[in-house]
Amino acid sequence: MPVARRETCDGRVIAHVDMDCFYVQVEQRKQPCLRGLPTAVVQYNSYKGGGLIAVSYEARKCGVKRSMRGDEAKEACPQIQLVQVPVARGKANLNTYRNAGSEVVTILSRKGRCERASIDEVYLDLTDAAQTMLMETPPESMEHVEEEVIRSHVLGLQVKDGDDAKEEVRKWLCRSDASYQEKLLACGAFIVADLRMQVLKETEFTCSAGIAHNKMLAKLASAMNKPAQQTVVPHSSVEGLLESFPIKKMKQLGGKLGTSLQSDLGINTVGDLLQFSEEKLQQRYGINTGTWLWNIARGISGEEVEGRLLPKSHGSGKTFPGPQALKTFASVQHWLNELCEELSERLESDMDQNKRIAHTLTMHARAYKRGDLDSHKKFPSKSCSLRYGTTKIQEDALTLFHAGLRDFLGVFNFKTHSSENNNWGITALSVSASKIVPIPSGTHSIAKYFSERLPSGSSSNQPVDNVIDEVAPSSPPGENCWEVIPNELQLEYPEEDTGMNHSNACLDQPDLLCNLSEKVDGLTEEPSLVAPPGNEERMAQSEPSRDILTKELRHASDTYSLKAVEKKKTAGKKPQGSCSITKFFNNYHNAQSSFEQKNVTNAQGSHSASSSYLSNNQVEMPPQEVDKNSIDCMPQRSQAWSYNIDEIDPSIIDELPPEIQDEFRTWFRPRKRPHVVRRGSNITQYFRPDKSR
DNA sequence: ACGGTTGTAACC
DNA sequence: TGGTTACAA
Repeated sequence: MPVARRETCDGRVIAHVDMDCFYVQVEQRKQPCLRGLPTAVVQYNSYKGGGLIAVSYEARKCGVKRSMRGDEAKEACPQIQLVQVPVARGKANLNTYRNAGSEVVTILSRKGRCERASIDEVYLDLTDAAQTMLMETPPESMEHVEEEVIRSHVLGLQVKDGDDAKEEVRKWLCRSDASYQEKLLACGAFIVADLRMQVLKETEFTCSAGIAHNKMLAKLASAMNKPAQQTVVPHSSVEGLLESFPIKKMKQLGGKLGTSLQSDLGINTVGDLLQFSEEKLQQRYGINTGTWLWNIARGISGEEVEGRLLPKSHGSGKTFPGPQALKTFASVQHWLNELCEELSERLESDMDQNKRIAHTLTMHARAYKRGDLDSHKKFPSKSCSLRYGTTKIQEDALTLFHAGLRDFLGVFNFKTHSSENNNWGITALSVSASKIVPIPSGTHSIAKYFSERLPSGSSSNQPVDNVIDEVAPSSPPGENCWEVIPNELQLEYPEEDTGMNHSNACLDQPDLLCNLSEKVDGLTEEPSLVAPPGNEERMAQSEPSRDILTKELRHASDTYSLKAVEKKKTAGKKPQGSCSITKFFNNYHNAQSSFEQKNVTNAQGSHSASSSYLSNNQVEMPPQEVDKNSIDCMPQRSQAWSYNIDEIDPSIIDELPPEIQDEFRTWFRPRKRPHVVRRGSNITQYFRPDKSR
């Protein structure tokens, strides 16, 4: 019998809180008549009744499972109530659930450090709160204990047949002869029960929780008794618990690693892992994973609860399974625009509510090609620095798609004209924004500073221009250079079978394509725009004068945008098919070759032209050639220039007015700091209760 | 090629 | 870094 060589109990009090079938609860709060009924939330009703993404416990009793389709669920449980996920822009929209999740996080973060682990899960480090409680109001001194607390499950607690379970739990919680660690856990149980009651009272949502000495055990415990219950894992119960615990049910072991443990090591429970030495596990799974496995076999997990209440990224995506696969460029552009619109909306609201800005835009697609079963893995994701503004994000995402498509087609040596293309398509598209950092407090005054200067903006002796002038020339073409036009494309894209199922019938019309081509020509011919750090639209929000400018810019931009063009058209015309697509690509191609390059350079990029976005026949524009006066005009041609705040020479700060220098410095070194929420701070706006109920 | 969408993290 | 892959809910 192997002996644990390390202390398995670290004395912390950690809780994992898990909302019960959360999406269902959100819908039931919106429609209280659904409460108590077998209910499921379903998205996309068209195909076999849509896919279930949340199932109420009543429906689970009838055998309804998450993996089912709406039709199957009806079959298994004819009385089931199916509620559809809201749809916006032709895709599922999860905003109501996100907002509801935020309500919960706000409440749970009142005690101790709180980590938002997902839309409906939270970790809490309650160590301090438990210690304080133990000193001030220890359970053993209580004459009355709340019902919710004594409904706790305590692993390893013996309850004999004749016993009153709740009384046994009460006695365990209030034992005076318990170890210090167990007393702390008991306090944790009180605190969590209280938090759960607050959640229920303020949101009408129930949740389940696990209280243990580390995250892993807390997570494990929260799933053991659902719904609306909590489970305590005393240290003394850990060994027995893990001994028979199915390895595949452990977090991180539900996938390939867990399968490998089963088939390669013949392991089925966590306890089975104990027979393997740390070295052996490291040898097979690598140093980190090996040690991690050795530790979890012993109930050891040192992961800290991160104090983070907000998501680290935002994304918007959609799949186009089977016959819906996108087979034309126009349909890809349409859907990218929809996805970018949603993403942009969420970025704007994150900025408004949390004072954060995202720095990276990533586009990912999945594509298939007949005859290559692995092709769906080969479409690369591409990213660039993120410029705020819906139109810009749309433009940039499209450019990233081009870059990815070119790589993808390169993989297949794909040189045919796509009039012959029946054999590939795009089966998924997504755009996401990451590297989201707080705007340092006081930035407002920086925005104001810019706003006073940028609209008139042409005089070169102003600090903003100095920033740009100083920075841009000093930047060697870097790996953040991007903006690729797929110059090898000579494809036609025939219309796909389906896929554009709303309001995009005119995408392939010649005059639209003409417009788009003009846009491309313009892009290639114009010098690029130099944007201020961050972006002008964001700045505009806090300042009227900028706002006017922004509107003008947006308007100008929109005249080139797909949407604006679409609106001018009369509905009902049919797509013209591949002919117009060809025209578009020809124009695109010509534009590319007529002026060999059009790219974005992030100032001060430190690596030279090795960017994966750049092909060898693309030349990088020397930054010096940028006409700084272009800052005032033609924003729709502006996509070429933006720069990364991290890469600007900080010495330029000295040239700014003293009153904003300090603030500006924080732009250059965005500090990673735990996101602390205090009620009354502006962050709490993020957690505004859902008004829709 | 129907379990969709969204998010995190490790690894290279 | 960016990009890929895996995992989870």
